[in-house]
Amino acid sequence: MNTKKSMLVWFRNNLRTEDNITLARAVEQDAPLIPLFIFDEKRDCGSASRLWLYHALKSFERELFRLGTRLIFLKGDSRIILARLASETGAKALYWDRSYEPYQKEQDQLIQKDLEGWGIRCESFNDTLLFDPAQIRTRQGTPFKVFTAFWNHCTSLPEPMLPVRAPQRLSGPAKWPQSKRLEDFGLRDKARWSNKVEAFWEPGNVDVRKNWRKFLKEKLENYSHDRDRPALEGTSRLSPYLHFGEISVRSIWHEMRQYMVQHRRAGIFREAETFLRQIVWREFAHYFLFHFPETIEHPFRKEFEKFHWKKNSALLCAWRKGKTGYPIVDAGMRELWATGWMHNRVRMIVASFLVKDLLQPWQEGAQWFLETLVDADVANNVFGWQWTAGCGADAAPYFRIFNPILQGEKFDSRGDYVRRWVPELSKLPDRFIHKPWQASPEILAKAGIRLGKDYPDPVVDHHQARNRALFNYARMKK
DNA sequence: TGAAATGTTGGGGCG
DNA sequence: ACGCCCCAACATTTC
Repeated sequence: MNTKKSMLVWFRNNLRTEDNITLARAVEQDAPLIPLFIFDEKRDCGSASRLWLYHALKSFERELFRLGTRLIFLKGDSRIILARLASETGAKALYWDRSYEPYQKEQDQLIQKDLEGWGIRCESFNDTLLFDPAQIRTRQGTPFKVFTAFWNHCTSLPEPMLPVRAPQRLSGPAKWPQSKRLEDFGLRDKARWSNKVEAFWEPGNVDVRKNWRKFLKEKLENYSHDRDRPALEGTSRLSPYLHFGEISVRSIWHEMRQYMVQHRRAGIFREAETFLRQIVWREFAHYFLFHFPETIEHPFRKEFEKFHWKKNSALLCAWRKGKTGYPIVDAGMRELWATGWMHNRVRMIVASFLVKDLLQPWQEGAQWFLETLVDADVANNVFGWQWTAGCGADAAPYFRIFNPILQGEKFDSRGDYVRRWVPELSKLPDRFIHKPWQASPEILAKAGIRLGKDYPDPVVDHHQARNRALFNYARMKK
């Protein structure tokens, strides 16, 4: 055991040993390392995400154990915990992965001030984004507000840092500080989520990189088409692993680049770029929240503060439960409730439906997503909802309203997705699968459906709802 | 990564 | 053969 002064390495959204800059830099200091995780209830996440965190931590702890060390679990206010830990261990430095979320940014500054006041060196590293958001500006020095401009800028920059290898071995201090058990965090309390999520996912899968390579090999060549078909597994499904940093976005970026070079087949370049654009949308969302932290609650376009929403808890409830009477919407909401995840195309459809057809505030939808998604991420979530609501940066214009029937027919033409998640409609012929109310009584009877009983009547008429939304929009502008 | 409304064109039925 | 109407198909504009 080492008797040199130790260092604290605080992990947050970089729960991996591969391409972990924070950890790599700490290792270079040649001091005993105390890896730690703090469960801060003030910065709690939703239930589905909490379950994911449990597994991510569990496997990260195992990874560290294999490298000959431990992961210390602590619970409480990060600032208080770190102050106590610093004095208890006599550590000479604290390293951590930077967070770009509003609450954590402030908290981190306070922590740094505290510790540096006691002569403890503090350093933070970017382990979650391709580029440091503070460094990226337009020529005028303002933050980018348009995705395409942001994308062009990012792709003209020098490539993101190359991934770094996992350390071979980590040495710990002579005396370890007290640690809680992971189980003490109560992350897994809600059994309903653990059963459901564990049936559909492999949370804490240390081999997620294998899934990623499989995606490259099998899914990439049809990505731009298949990613929009919710009945298929056309997407990478990496989002939950990206959120807690079980996989590094830099690794993904570079492996995709490499793949593009190795497979110069026609079309692959386009597919790869479509995928990388998705990665950069994520980047843009985080970037945007960093520069406009108030958008976490408030619409980016100020005029939307006075938009006339029509709060209605019954409608909100029908939406959450997947009982709106619009099959594609209900399928999405039920997939979410059953698995803790929803296909991205369907996220846009259900979000548009809540905000435009039901006139519920986007914040309500955002809250539900945060609670139920295994990949719940404040930056992506807020950005996506404001985009749909038309009040965000580079957002869809408000009058761009999705038609749930047409979207269903376009992206789930044979109704496979609807039938999977709304089984009561499974016997309905294809041509009515997205609009059961148009089927004749005989057809409904044959399919064993009593509308209003086995499956709800539509909670609103889309045509009317669209006009109402446009009217409210016009009123807001006046 | 929208959809509906409105405009235009051209072929075919029909008196 | 001609003019008229209808309407599908496509394009453009509007919300």
